[in-house]
Amino acid sequence: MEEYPNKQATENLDDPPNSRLFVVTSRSITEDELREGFSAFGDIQGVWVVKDKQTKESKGICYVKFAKSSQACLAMEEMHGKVLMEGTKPCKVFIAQSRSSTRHRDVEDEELTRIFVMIPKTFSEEDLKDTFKEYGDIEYCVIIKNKFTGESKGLGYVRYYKPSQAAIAIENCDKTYRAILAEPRTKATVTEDYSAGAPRGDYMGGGDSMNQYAFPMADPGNYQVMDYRSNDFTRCLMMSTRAALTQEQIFALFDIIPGMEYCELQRDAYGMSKGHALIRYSNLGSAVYAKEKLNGFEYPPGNRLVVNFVDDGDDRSSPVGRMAMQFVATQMMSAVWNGPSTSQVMKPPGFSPVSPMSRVQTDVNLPPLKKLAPPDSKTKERLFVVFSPSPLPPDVLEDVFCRFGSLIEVHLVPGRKVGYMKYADKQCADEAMAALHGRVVNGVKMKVMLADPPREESHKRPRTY
DNA sequence: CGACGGGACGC
DNA sequence: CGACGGGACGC
Repeated sequence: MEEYPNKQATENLDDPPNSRLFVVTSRSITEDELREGFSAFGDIQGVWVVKDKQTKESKGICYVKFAKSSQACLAMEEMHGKVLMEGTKPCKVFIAQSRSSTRHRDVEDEELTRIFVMIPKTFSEEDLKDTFKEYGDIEYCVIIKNKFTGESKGLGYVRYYKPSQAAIAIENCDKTYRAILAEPRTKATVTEDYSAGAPRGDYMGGGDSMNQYAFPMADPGNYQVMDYRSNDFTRCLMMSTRAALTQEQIFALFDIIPGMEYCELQRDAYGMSKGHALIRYSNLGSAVYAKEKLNGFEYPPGNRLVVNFVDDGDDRSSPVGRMAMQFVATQMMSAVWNGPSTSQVMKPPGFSPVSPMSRVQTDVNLPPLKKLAPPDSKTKERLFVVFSPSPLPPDVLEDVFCRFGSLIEVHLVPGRKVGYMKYADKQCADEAMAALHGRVVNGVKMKVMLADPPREESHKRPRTY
């Protein structure tokens, strides 16, 4: 069949676009070890470890070329923050800049998750979503319309949660849609700085005030008895993320597990936290539990957090100490997985690529799931919800807000941090509001209020039916 | 003869 | 802090 033209065409050039990874890892990692670590995600066309010209030693920088962008994106999403070889630092994984690019900035998920498509002018945003949801979870769809007449220009944007989903859509959707990655919106991109006005530096937590959350699983305090020699072993976790998270977001997330006494964002040279955060708990049990619950958790949705143990500092290079730490950690893990108090099995022993954390983590004692009201139910009450710092995904919201009964629909306002919950029964809505106002779900705080009546736009074009 | 290029967001 | 080698191109 088709022959690969030569090495230049397949490996050097970024063809197809965004199919090459830039990997920052330990200098001890070899080409074979990289190949081994990344081969599960697709067809590797080349691995190149950048070495010092004189000493021939690795500079800790590598490139991994895949046949497809979707493969590279998936590998990035799954491998960022992972420890490639026992005892080495977690790697960082980005889509490589194209070789012709002079820019020296990381390629952001922002640039990899939104596609631009050409669609029939008759398409509604619902149609657009229905067409492209088969390739991945969609954050939102927008159709470009004439500002005055409201008629579609036959162009649309689809934002996915993950780069791999956008890449799969581009690779696999019907060619008539002419799907390409959308250029990022120019100018004032809404990247609020939530750290404004916040105390700088270390967060010395440890107060009990925020630690009274109800948990569906075992109380981590149960493992406190096993916290022997805790000074010799780790209570410290390292969290890796590719999305820019703030100190406050990370703090709020890890503070869900009782016993957090320290949480420090390690900002990179550009001031964003694409690197790591260090979190310490007062006891080993809490640290094990936090790793168990938060490793693999998507926050914000689409951004998989990676949580690893890290030793307490002094003996970082000792293989013996590392082995011992690993051993204890493994024991603790199986205690968590197999222990008597763990009635509901979260996951089997071993490493699983699936998210180990249940979809909803909250300080609310939620009633069980309830069925949605039929879509054609009459709306008797709407709740207006404000999210901070960022909106929760619709499936999570449905999971949470349906539990008081009669929920018809979750509606998020695209591009805003607000949403509406439609209920067929007023009392159900009131109960949801009472239970959920001011509460935190997956690290996102919610204000839940009665919605103002919808504004009637009298001079809007009539419905099409 | 004979069939496909075009394409950008009220922050 | 973390950004780009080695190899050698048709009849």
